[in-house]
Amino acid sequence: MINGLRTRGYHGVGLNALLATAQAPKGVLYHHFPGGKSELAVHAIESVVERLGTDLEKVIKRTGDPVGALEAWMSGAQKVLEKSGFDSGCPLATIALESTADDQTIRKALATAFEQLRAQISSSLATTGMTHAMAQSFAALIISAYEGALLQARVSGSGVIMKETSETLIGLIRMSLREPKEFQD
Amino acid sequence: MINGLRTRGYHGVGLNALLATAQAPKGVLYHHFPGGKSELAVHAIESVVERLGTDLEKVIKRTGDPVGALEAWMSGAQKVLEKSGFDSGCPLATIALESTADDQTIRKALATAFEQLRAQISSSLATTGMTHAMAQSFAALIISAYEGALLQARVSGSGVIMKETSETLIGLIRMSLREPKEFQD
DNA sequence: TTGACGATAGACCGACTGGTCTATAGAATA
DNA sequence: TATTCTATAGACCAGTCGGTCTATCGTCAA
Repeated sequence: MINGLRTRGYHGVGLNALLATAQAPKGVLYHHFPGGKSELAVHAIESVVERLGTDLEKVIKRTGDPVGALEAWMSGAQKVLEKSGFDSGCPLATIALESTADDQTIRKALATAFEQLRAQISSSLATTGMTHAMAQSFAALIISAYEGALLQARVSGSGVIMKETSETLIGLIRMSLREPKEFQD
Repeated sequence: MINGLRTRGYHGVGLNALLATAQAPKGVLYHHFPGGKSELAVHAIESVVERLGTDLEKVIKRTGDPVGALEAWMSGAQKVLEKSGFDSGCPLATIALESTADDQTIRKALATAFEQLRAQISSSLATTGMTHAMAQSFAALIISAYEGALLQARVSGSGVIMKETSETLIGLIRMSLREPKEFQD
C-alpha cells in the first residue's frame, strides 16, 4: 500500500492491483480492514509516521547536532527519491493533497502524523537552547520545506532543487543560532 | 478542470463528472484536446502557472519590497485555502505528487511551471542586491516552503502552521539580508 | 441551393473500480 | 469426533473510468 500511495497516490492505487502483487485475496483485506480502502490508508499512514519517526530519531542520535541531523535526514530522503527514478516521494504528502474535507478519518490521521513529526523536530531543536516557540516555528518551516522540496525534485527529475532548498534552509537556521537576539525580536 | 485538480487530484477528477458540471458533451473535449485527459491537464497546468505568475507580478509591483511581496503572496494563498474549507490548495502540487516518471508530458509541464515561478521570484529578489546564486537558492526554498505549508494547512484544517512557516521563513530571509557576509561564506 | 467541413452532441465500449457474498479451510473447544 | 468460529479464498456485482464512434448541426464557399 505504502509504495502505491507514494508513487501513484490514493486514487491512483488500485485495490485489485494491490492485492494481486501481494498475492492476497480480497476476503482477507475486508476481514482485517472492514473499512476498506480508506481504513487501509489510515493504517498505512500510521505505519509510515512511525517509521519516519524512528528513522529521524536514529539520525538525531547518530549525529550529535540536531541541525546536522535534519540536513542528513533530508539528504537521505533525496537519495531514496533519486534511486526510485523520482517516483518515491513522501506518502503522507500525496494523500494529503488528494484528500478532501470529507475524508475526515484520513485527514485526522495525516494531521496527527505531521503534528508528531513537528513535535519531534521541535523537541530536538530545543536542545540547542532556543526557545520552545522558536523551535516550533522552525519545525513547521522544516517540514514545509522538506515536503515542498521533495515535490519539486520529483517533477524536475533532479535532486538539485532539493539540495539547494536544504542547504539554504540549514544555512539560515545555523545563522539564526549564531544571532539569536537579532532574530527573536 | 483546475478546480477538480486542486481539490481531488488528477486521478480524483472524473472526466464524466467534469463534463457534466461544464454541461459539455464528450465530443467537444476530444475535438479540442485529442490527447484526452492528460493533454487537458497539461493545458490546465499552463494556465495555472500563467495566472500564478501574473498574480505574483501584481503583488510584487504593489508592494515595493520583494520580500514583503512574498509574504503577502503566501498569506493570499492561505486565505484562498481557508475560504474553500481547506480543499483548494495548489493544483500544481497535487498533480506533481500523483505523476509517475512515465507521465512525461505532464512532468515536463510541471517542471517548467516550477522553474518559471522560481525564476520570477529569483529575479525579484535579485533587486535587493543579493547575488544571483543567493536569489536562486532563496527562490527554491520559498517555493518549497510555500507548497509544504499549503499541504500541512490543508490536513490540519487550520492556517496556523502555514502562517508560522511563512513568518519564520520571511524572518530568516530578512535577517540574512541584514547580515549578508555571515551567510554567504 | 448544394456541398464540404469543422464543431457539437451523446450513445456506447471494454476495462477496471471498490465492495459484497458465499464457500471452505483450519484451528480450537467440547 | 463433532461443533463452532475465525481466516482464507475468489467469484461476482453495480458503478465508473477514459476513450471511441457515428450522427447531426451550423456555417461558410461555390
